[in-house]
Amino acid sequence: MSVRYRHARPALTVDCVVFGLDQRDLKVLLIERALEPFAGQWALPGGFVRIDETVEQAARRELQEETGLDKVYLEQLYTFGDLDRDPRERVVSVAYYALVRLAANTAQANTDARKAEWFALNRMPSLAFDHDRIFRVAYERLQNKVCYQPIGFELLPKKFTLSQLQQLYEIILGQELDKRNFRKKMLGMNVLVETDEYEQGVAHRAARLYRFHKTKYQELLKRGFHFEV
Amino acid sequence: MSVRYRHARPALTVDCVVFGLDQRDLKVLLIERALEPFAGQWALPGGFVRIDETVEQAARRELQEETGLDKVYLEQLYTFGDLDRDPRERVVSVAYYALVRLAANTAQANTDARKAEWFALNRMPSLAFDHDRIFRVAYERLQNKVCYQPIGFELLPKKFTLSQLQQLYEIILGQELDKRNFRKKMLGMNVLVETDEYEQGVAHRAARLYRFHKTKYQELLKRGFHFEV
DNA sequence: AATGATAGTGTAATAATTACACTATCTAAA
DNA sequence: TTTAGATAGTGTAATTATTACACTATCATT
Repeated sequence: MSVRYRHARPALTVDCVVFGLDQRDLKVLLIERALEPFAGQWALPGGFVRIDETVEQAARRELQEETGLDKVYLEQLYTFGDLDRDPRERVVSVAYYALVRLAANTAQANTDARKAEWFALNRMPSLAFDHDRIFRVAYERLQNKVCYQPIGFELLPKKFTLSQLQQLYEIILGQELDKRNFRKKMLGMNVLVETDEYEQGVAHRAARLYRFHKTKYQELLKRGFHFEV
Repeated sequence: MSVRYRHARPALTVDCVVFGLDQRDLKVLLIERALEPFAGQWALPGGFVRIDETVEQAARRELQEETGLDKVYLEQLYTFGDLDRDPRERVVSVAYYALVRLAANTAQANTDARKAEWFALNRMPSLAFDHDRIFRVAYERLQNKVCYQPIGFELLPKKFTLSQLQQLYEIILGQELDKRNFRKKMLGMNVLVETDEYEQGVAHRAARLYRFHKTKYQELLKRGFHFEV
């Protein structure tokens, strides 16, 4: 049950930077390593690409196995191919980033045998391997991406208020936005549909719930869109 | 001289989409395959990642070996990890795209043993493996990229006229641009420096030559920039 | 009934983008 | 030497997008 090759081959792995929105915090899902190297340290979920699965399948499988997450928004980030990434042997890793609706998924994440935990971005421990670097690249990409593709929706519940959406942008971009201008711009993009529902159980005027319109969203992607920060 | 692994590993390769500007045509550099599979067909330059080189080093080495190109602008594009990319075995490929000053490099490209040839984008043959797809992704990326990072300079000679620059944008984007607005925008970005030289040997008023200013270019990258199309 | 909290709304000033046409300068040919 | 042909180089007015900014509405709780 082993394989021979003419030349040495790098091991091929995937690593996932999973972002989730928890109330007012953007968080990242980390796994505590059980084994050496870096035993006891936190790392990004990930693992080896099997010979009979695509690289994206590998990323989804590892996410499912290590964190219980399923059917998340997943996008390839970058491939990290330096020589000394893993002390044991040469490992090339294809990194992905994922956006999940944290409220709906958080329970599952901790039922798994391995210890998985959500960390707020400013409370993250230092990570195993070169995962700090991978995380930074992912966060930069996310900040960039929300400015020209409205993927932020993937982090919110299906129905959300405009204030929630604005908060999300403020958290991701790390800056305050003007309420009226934000609404004007978002509604003008024509991807939001107002429902006739309102938020529940708040001690103030209830905000209208919106959802995002898949078809119009596809059109927007083709047209392109730019959200100035 | 062979290696054993516990589990089968995908082979890891790099492929490069090399863009060059030839007068008024955007071209891509292709290699004619000598061996099966796809012997005689055209393919992107590329090859295996060795165990003692980074993935980017592998891309640069293959470019050098197969096309003679050296010190080009090179950027990682995407990693293609489907199962059936190569009929012989499982191969995962990290694709890069390169921008070169064609005039300065075209000679070298053909001195190599293997047959390398520049093809205008609309005269390209169908390619081996999934290289058509890789090419399409690269071209889309290039079209996107020139709109928010002025990487187009990498395709022009060190000193160029504003008309050459405009033509380049028109070719890449596939649409005509207004001369006055283009100049206003480009000069307003503050990355061009006018030299006191003029183009030579043209049968009309000679245009002033410009070059691009590295430091200001770095600033621009940080600030961000958006070139509407 | 009053308080506290957030929802929801419009306008004027400024900046960016667009559309558009003529004169200047050079070479080559007559 | 004159003319024709080719491209360089320049400005403005109209339109559109972006910004800055403050008050009233509604609901739950006390």
